[in-house]
Amino acid sequence: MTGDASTAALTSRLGYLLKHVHLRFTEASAQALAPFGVDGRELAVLAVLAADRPLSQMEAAGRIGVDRTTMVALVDALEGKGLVARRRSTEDRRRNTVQPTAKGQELLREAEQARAEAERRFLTPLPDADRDGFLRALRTLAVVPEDERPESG
Amino acid sequence: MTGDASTAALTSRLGYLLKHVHLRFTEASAQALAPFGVDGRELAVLAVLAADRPLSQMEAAGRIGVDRTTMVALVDALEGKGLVARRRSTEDRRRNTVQPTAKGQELLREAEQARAEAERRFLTPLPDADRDGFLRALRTLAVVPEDERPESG
DNA sequence: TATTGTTATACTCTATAACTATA
DNA sequence: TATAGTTATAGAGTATAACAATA
Repeated sequence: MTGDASTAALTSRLGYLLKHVHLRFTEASAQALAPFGVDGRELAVLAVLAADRPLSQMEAAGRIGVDRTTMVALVDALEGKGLVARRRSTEDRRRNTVQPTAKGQELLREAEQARAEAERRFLTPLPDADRDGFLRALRTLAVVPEDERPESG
Repeated sequence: MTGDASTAALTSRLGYLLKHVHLRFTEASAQALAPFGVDGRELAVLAVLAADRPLSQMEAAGRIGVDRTTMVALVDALEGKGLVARRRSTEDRRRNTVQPTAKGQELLREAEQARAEAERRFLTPLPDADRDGFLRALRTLAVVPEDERPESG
């Protein structure tokens, strides 16, 4: 079947595995969220913007780890769908505070449930005992170790 | 620190975690392979092309899971670095067989060691007991389940 | 001078469509 | 007619540079 050396050369590679698991999940996620008219990335941005305190675009960009120019496009898309609203900050008029609309809040609630369900389904092939460990490992590896950070390096 | 709700909204997301772990590893991998003048993707292609039997570009594309037009660019890059050689197949003159050069074979051996070392280092933050389980989980999730495949669906 | 949002632009990765040569 | 390789082109996703408004 697919058990030859050439295939093993790939499935033993961490980079290949991470890339393809991510690709597979992105697909599953997009499918689950399609009825809501958003993808996983937009939903994540919406969730971040639904913080207890209104965030500026720069703050949101910092939390998500993208450039401020990228955030412009993300907010444009959400605003175009009527899910968030920009408002000039009264304290610092250079800033936009961006907040979910009522429609955005409702979509967030419902789509988050669909996302959670899609994640659960995606992880189904893993033995019950392995699932938590897998997520814990991902959380550990997603964070750059203190001594490898740009500033302190 | 980073323990607010807005951050939790991200670190509990499978898509976000997979994306960022992959990004972090791609960086680490690129750094480890820089002395060899290749990145992880090129090294993976080179490893696949070093099969026991010479592969055509289509065969290589199929194993790696990319389009044949993407394979053209990948082989162009490897050929430009003198790591592989194209040869018109004598059996079917539409096909190129692509094989590593002597230089490519040597680089493959040495760079593969650097890659393995980089992977080991990247997984260091995980407790010893969790490492094998993590890789096993990735291998499980990288494969599309039988009943979700395009053809049989 | 520095920062926020914006626009224009460019780069990477990847795919689709169309072409050439072979089958 | 169909397939392998190629080229031209386009679409994501992301970043850098430059600009206007504001601090």
